[in-house]
Order: sequence, then C-alpha cells, then structure tokens
Amino acid sequence: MSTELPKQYQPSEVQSRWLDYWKENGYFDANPNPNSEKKPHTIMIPLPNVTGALHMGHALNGTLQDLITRWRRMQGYEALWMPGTDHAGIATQAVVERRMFEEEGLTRHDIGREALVERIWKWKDSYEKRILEQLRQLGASCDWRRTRFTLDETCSKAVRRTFFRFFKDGLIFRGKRLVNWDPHLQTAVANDEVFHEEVDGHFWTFTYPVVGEDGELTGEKLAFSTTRPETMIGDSAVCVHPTDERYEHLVGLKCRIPVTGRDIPIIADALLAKKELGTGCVKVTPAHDHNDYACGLRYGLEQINILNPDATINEHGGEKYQGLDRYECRTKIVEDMEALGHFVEVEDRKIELAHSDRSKSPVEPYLSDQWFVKMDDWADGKPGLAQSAMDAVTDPDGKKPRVKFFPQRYQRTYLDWLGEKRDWCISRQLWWGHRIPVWSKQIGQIQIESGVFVQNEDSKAFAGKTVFGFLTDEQNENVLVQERTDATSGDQFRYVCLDSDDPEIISKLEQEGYEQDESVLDTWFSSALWPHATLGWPDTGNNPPLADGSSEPSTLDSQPSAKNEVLDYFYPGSVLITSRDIITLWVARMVLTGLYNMKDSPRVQRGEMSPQDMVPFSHVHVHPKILDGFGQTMSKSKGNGCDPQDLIDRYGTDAVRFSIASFAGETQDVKLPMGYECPHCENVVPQALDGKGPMVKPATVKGTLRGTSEKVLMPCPKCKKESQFSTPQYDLDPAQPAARMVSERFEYGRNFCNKLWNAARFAIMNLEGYTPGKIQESDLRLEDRWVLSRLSRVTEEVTTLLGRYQFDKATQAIRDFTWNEFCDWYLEMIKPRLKAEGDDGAVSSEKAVAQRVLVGVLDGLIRLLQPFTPFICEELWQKLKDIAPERGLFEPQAAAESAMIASWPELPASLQDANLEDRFSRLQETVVAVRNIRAVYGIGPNVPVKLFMKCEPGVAEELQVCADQFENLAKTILEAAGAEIDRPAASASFNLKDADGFVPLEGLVDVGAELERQKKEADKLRGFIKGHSAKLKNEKFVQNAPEKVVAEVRETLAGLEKQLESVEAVIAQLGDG
RNA sequence: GGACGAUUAGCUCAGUUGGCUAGAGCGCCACGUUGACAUCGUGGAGGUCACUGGUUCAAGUCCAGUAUCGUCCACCA
Repeated sequence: MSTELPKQYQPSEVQSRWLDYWKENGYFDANPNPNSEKKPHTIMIPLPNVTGALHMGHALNGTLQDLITRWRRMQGYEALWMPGTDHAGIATQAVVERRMFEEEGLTRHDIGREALVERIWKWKDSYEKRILEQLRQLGASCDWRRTRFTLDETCSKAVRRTFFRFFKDGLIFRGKRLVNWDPHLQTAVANDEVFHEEVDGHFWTFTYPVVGEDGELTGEKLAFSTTRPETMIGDSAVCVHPTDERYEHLVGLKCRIPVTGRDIPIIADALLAKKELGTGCVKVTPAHDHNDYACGLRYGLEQINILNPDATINEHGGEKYQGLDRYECRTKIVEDMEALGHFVEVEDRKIELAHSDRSKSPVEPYLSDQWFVKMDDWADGKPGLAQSAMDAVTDPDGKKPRVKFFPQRYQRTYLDWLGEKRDWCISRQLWWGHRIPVWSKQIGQIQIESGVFVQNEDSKAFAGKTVFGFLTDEQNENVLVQERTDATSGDQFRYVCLDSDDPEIISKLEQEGYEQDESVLDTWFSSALWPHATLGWPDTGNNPPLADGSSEPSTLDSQPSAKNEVLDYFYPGSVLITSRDIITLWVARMVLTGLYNMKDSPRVQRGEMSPQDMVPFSHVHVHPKILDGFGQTMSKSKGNGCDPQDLIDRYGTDAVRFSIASFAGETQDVKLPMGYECPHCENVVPQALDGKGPMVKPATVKGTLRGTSEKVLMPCPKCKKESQFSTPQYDLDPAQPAARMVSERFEYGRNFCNKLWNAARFAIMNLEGYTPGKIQESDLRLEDRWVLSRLSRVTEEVTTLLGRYQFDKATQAIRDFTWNEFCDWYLEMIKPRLKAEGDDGAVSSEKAVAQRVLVGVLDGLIRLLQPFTPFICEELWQKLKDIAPERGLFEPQAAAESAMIASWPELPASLQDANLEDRFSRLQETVVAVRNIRAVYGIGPNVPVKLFMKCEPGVAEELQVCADQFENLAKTILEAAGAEIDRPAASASFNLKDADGFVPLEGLVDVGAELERQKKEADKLRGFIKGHSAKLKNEKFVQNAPEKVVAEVRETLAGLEKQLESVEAVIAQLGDG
C-alpha cells in the first residue's frame, strides 16, 4: 500500500476536490426534520451587497459563520446556513449609473427607468455569481439550494405583505423629510454619498423688526447671523435661548421678515439657540436646515419650501425673487436688506459645505414627501415596534432575555438607538428596489391655516402629519384604501395599498387615474425581513421554492395539511454573526419585523411558542472589523482593501480561515499589514498610507473611487517592471502580470496546516500493519494517558469557547495542543514503540497499542479541527480511512464517510488527570534542562550524557518509570535518582521544584562558565525570594490576604529557598575547583 | 458633542473574579538537515504593562484624570 504523502500540504490540489465531494453528497443541505431527535440550528448570512466583490471583512464574517455551522452540524444539529445577497439600492444603482456615465456619457434620464433597471439586473447577475463563488472558495457550507436575493419573488412577497400589514395597522404614514438634494442631477443623495468641503463664504448679520401684540412694529430690532440669507423667504420663526435675559421680553411676540413682509413668531428653544454663539438669536427655516427642521417639529412651525427641484426660488419668493437661482437670490436679498436698513455686518468665513459625490456640486437640504414607519409607542401606552425589539433584549418580564449579545457591551448600541424611537423613513427616490405598493390620486384640497396643525387623536403618533379616515375595500382583502390630507399643502389624497402584483387590479387602478408611488423602499426594509422571508414567509402553506425555482418536497408525508415546514422548523433562528456597524440599521430592524410578522405564525397559533419568542435569532455575535496595517478601515475610497482570493491562492483556504479565526477576539479590531508581491522579482512592496506609496491609488475625485474598469499599471520599486496591483475594486486583467496581496500574518495558519499535515503524514507512515482493537487501560503508557488527558481537556475547552464565540482562544487552544503537545511530545515519545518490531516481523503488541492510541487521538484532533480547517481535515480523514477505516479511543468504530459529518468529539472527563499532568511536566522540565545544558556547552544532540537526580524516593520512582524517555528525548541515561545522590564532580546542574539534576561533563564542562551560569541562577532565585519573604514579613498581608494565598506564598518561598540552597551548594563545589 | 473600545516585547496580540517569576506567534541571535515537518527542530536574548494620582496587605488587572489612536452615532447658524 502506498502511503506517500507530499512533504508539504498543497492546498490548491485538495480544495476543489472536496468542494465537489461535499456538494455531491448534499452535506451542506439542511432540511426540516421535526420528527427526529435533531434540533435545528439556523444562521442567516448578513447578506452581502451585489455592489462589488467580497473583501476581507466578508471573509472574516463568512469564516466565523461557517465555523459555527460546521461545529453545530457535527454536534448533531440540522444546521442551516442560509446564503443570499442584497440588492443594496443606492449603492448598486450609483455604481451602475456612474459606470454608464463614464463609459457612455449617459445618465439615467437618458435611458429611462426600465432600461436602467435592466442594466442593474445584469450587474447584479454578474456580481452575485462572483460573490457566491467567493463564498464557496472559502469553504462556506451554505445550503446553496436555498440561495435568496432580496428582489426575488419570495422576498418581494414578504416585502409587500409587511408593508400592507404596517399600512393596515396604521404604522405607515406619509410625512416630510429633509433630504440632501442634488440640484444638478435632480436627485436625493444618501448621506454616505455626500462629502464636505470647505469653501469661501460669508457670514452676514441682519436684523428683523419686532412686531408688538397689536401688530405694529415696536421699533426694536432683533439681530441674527446667517450664511444663507436667501432662506429668509422660508423662515418660520426666530429663536432665542429660554434663559437669555437679552431677549426674554420678546418671546411670544412676532417679528417681520422685511423682504417679504411676513410676520413670524419669536420662540425660545434651548436645543436650537446657544446664548454664547453670535447674537444668541437664530432664524428658523424648517424646510431648509436639519436643526431647524427638528425645531419646527417641536414647536409646530410652518415648513416653507422655497426651492424648485433645480434650486431656483419657487412661488414663495413672490414677484421679487421667484425664478432666481438660489445664489442670485442670495445677492439680491443682501442688497434689499441693506437698502431696507437691516444689514448689520458681513465677514468672510470658510464654510463646510456639503457636496454631492456624483455631481461634485453643492447639495441643498430639501423638504420632500416620504413614507415612514412609526417606531414610537401607541397613545394608549401599548409598546410600539421599537419597544418590542428593546424588550426582547432587556427582558422586562424577568424571563430569560430572548436576544443576547456577544460581547454583551454591544447591546447598548442597540438599545440606545432603538430608545430614540425615531420614525423610520422607508422611501428612497431611486429606481432600483422594491417599488412602494401604493397608488394614489388627489381628490381635493382643504385650506390649512398657516402655522397651525390640524390635530386629531393620533397627534402624538403622527406629529405633523394628518390622517383622515380609513377605508377598507371589503371585496378584496389585499386592498386597503386610505384618505389623507397633506398637513402643509392641504392636498387631499386617496391612497390604495396593495398586497398583490395582480396586473388586473393594477390596471384597473390606473384606469381610474391612480398612479403608483415613484419611490422604492429603503434597502433595509427588505433586509429586515431576511430571517423569515428567506424561509418563505408569508406563505405558511407551502415550503419556499428553491433557488432554481423547483419546489422542495415535503418531508412530512404523513401530514396531510399543507404547511411551510421550512419556516416552521428553522424559525426562530439561532445566531446572527455580524459586524458592529449594522447593529442599528439591520439587527434592530430584523428583531422588530421578526416579532411583528411572526407573532401570528402557525407555531404561535398552535400554542407551541409565544409571540414574544418569535425573534429572528437568540444570539448576536458581533465580531471585529478588519483594518489595514495602519489601523484604518479598509474601504473603496482609500483603496486599501484586499481580495481574499489573493490570500487563498497564496496560503490556502484553511490557512486563511485558521488565521482569521485566530484574529477574532472580543476587543481588538484586526490590523492586517499587507504588501504586494511583485510577479517579476518577488519583492514585497509594503502597502503604504493613502497616497504615499505604491498602494493602488485608484483614480479618485474628491475622495471617492471612480468605479471604472481601467487597469492601473505600476512599476515595482525594485525591478522597475510594471504590473497590475491587485484590489477588490478591479477585476485583474489576466493578460497582464499582477502583483497580488500577501500578508505575513497568514503564515501563522499556513504553517499550522503544514504542521498538522506532517504530523498526520508521520502517523500514516507508521500505521503499516494497523489493526483495530480495543485499547486496554492497562496497556497505556504515561504518554498515552497524558495525551488523552490533554485531548479531553482541550476538547472541553474548545467546545466551551466556541459556545461563547471566542474564536481566538479556541484557535489557540487547538494550536497549542496540536503543536506543542501532540507533535512536540507525544509523537516524539511514541517513536520507539512504533519502531519496535515484533516476532517474525509481525506488529508487536506495544506497537499495536501505540498505533491505536495514535490513530484515535489523530481522529479526535481532525474532528476538532474540521470546523476551522475543513479541507485539510477532509483530505486527512480520507487518507486515514484508507489505512484505518475502523478506529477510535478504547472501542474502534467505523469512521464516518466524511470528516464534516463525523460527530464532534466528546471525551470522558475521567480521562483528565491533573496529577499525571504534573508528573509529566517534571519529565518535560528535566528534558528541557538537559537540552539547555547541551546547548550551553555545545554538546551535540547525538552525544550521550548521564543524568543524576537528587530527590525524594517517591519522585525518584516516578522518574525511573520514564527513564527510557530521557534517552529517547534527550539522549540521556538516567544513571541514578534518589535522596542520597551527591553532585558528581565536573558536572553541570539544574534544579526543579522537587529535584536537582546533575549532568557529569568530564572534560567538557568549563568550570568558570558553569560557575557564572549558576551564579546567575542564584541571583535570579534571590530576587524572587526577596519579593516573597517581604510579603510574608508584612503583617498586613498575612492578616488580610486569604489564607490560601498566604499558604501558597509560603510554599513557593520554601521551594525557592530549597532551590537556592542547591544552587549555592553547587557554587561552593565549583568554587572549590 | 455622545457612546464604545484600545494603548503590554522590534511587529501583531493574549493576560479569567486584583494574588506565585507578565505569555504566545512572527521577527532577531546561536546551533542543528541520514527517517513527519527548514512552512522544521533545540536553546536564547528581548517588557518602567501610555502617563499622573488614588483604593488595597497586594494593581497590567479596580477608580479618577491626562494624552494618543480607532469605531459607531449625532452634528457643524
């Protein structure tokens, strides 16, 4: 039989083979299994955006999810890891629009809604494919059959139903919101598409005349400052601080805007006005400033929009200003104010002005109509959506919290944000996304008295918005009709909300003059539904279709009633693994929509679960972020990202996974110094800070990547030859040489895999003649018992650590065991037995035992490692199966078909033997001490030395038992051990806690050097002794410290003194010559 | 501005409820390639635990403050 394994682990050969094997065998698939002992374990992927390829953050996120999924699967759970991608409205549309503009000079208005959406679908198809492939390459054991996309039919149904339910429950309202308006492109831009730039501006101070209670000017003037005088047209108030004595007497009066003649109230608001700033008085323009808007809501101020979409002044400017550009208007107003005698002064000032990323032109805060979901509680005190999600974490009923954060500190982020209960603006003026399922037409108009709101019983919930009437179309349960009046314009509308995409209903509506809302829903609206939508909700009568469109066969043939078994079985989910930046936007919303939508699901109706328990996951693990070598977030705009594929190709998937897991601790983000390896000369060019080195600095304009496909070629600083520099932002041109990313930190994982590989290689080479058989306790040697004790302990530890999501510690525990215990000691110690020949060349009985324990331990180790490094484990598992298909500790059993479906190791705790481990460390310390002496005196490893040990008889006996190991591990003959031993002449010595060792080195020992060495040792001991005895002399310590601690110090001190005594004796002898 | 986190060896990080001599990996130095592994082995050097106070018998660990760095959120008349 050939057991030839290459000397080095070759990941690329192994990886594709096992990916196919796992897939063919359906090992990743998870199916409802309610009638078996198996329990479900559900993880929903934090759906990656189809904006671009995956980066290192995804690699970390994916590795951890796969680790947990594989672990739980081995533990016997029906483990589902649900994959899928997010349409990512703004980001994706922006990238496609930008590319289209740069390559073809086209804007979306040139090609129209339908054509743009079609183009984005094509983009989505290509990137979704790439993303899923990247995940596969990482070894992700997702149930790929169930892959979902937020715009697919299953998810769309969930979106429509949720919106409809919200609408019906009065949770959806229409309101105004200030958006960042790009007048050039005539579109709203998201916050992250806005950059701030300092521009030269002016800071004017003007006055408004005060109007008395009789409506006449009092002669007093109120001074204020502004950088945007044109917004005067839209002022609704002037605001001062409530405790500002200068203005106290004016609050409640009005003042007049000189250029329009309109009177506005003088109000006092502590949040808006700051006494010490400027004149202490500020004008309030709710429709054109974010702070003023909030103030306007607090005081019920009129919101006056003064701009047309192209940023010219609208009808509110009156004859004088209407039609002027906002900047022309600014000049005009300044002139007019001056002419009217209300100008005080002007100074030049640098102003931080918001600019649109796309058009690079200034954006204006612009009041627009938007849809909202109410987050606040109900007027009657019934908890609203936000409160329900908070309760799931804080557990007000004193039961177990239903959602728990790991690490716990992150629950604060979640609670603080939800606690604000801010209404959720769900509409976006985009074309890529779920269209808002509401059709409307205007049915009239009523006059609304300026500045006064029409109040009704929902006033708290709908502050600033008004609801009139609520009709339901009784013939269609999926049609809701509502009539509402716009609180600012007085326009009356009838809205029709549909939970249907039935073209017949829609065309009927449109015939009657109804138009569908142009906006689409916020991306987070659909991703909030991810945990239940992917499982087929709201369809509770059928299993969700699989990704290829086929339907999943029922697993419950006996059950005649149709039901959605998938949703029933896998919801509520188990754990969400994500990064901290979406705790609010995503995690919080998944909890609240999950509770809301699932509160009346079949399991609740059947009484199996309470509505409060229908949370999407019971654990949230928040993992660290990946940073570059300078501690900066990796981002597109900085160009410092890394495609995980570079690392996978270079180090192997398992190495990348293992390294990543070892980085994932509870506190620190992961700093990854990276470099680019020149394909010509292999020189590694370190990644430099933004713009200061050979880092790929993608062509940027004002801080943002131009998402073009242009290839950047850069010369290597050493060999001067050009190559592409890899980045996740570009697809590498295969025709050009590429400098791909490397990072020393991944050698950790690569080296570990290689070590494991070689340990297994050694085992396999020594398993010739292996026969399965029961391992008798009495046949076990010291090292066997020790390795089993250690394996049992480590297994327990890793299991606990994974349960707490402490991946760094789990990784370290496994590595330490594998390398420093299994390889360094156990394998070394069993070599003699493996070499022992039996009679007639047959396998000797001691060899047979060694083989059985070895293969049993290796088997356990591979299983322990499978979730971390699945590929190498599968490879070794299969190799091991060829030579030892039946194996195991104590009782041999047939090995599982695949490592990934083998059971998670559980070793009896009775194997753990602290006393034996202590004895073993004495052996280790002795061996190390002898090796040390060899190193110090330059005695080669093959020159035999003798060892004398002075110690208690009991210790001596234990040393004698493992005497053969001294020879094996240190080429050392234990000549004698016991209390009566004296230091042989011309020997080097060492001392342990309970023994002194002497190695006679006739002719080899340099007395002077040895004396030096021992003196140094004595000094070290004296230092420790001083510290310890000082403690004991301190009465307060002896009085106050726990007895146990005092006793420990005494014991240690005694030991140290004894050791010092031995060393001093040696020194005395050496001194004598 | 608010919240959270970090600051320990040249680098990247561990360090449990305060308690024996503060650890690991990489890098460095010396030695070592005939049988698992040079992606290796053996041995070694290397730390004023950011700073200043405080609590305590005892502080890397707890408290207060300072400095620097980072993340998220809010915002910048």
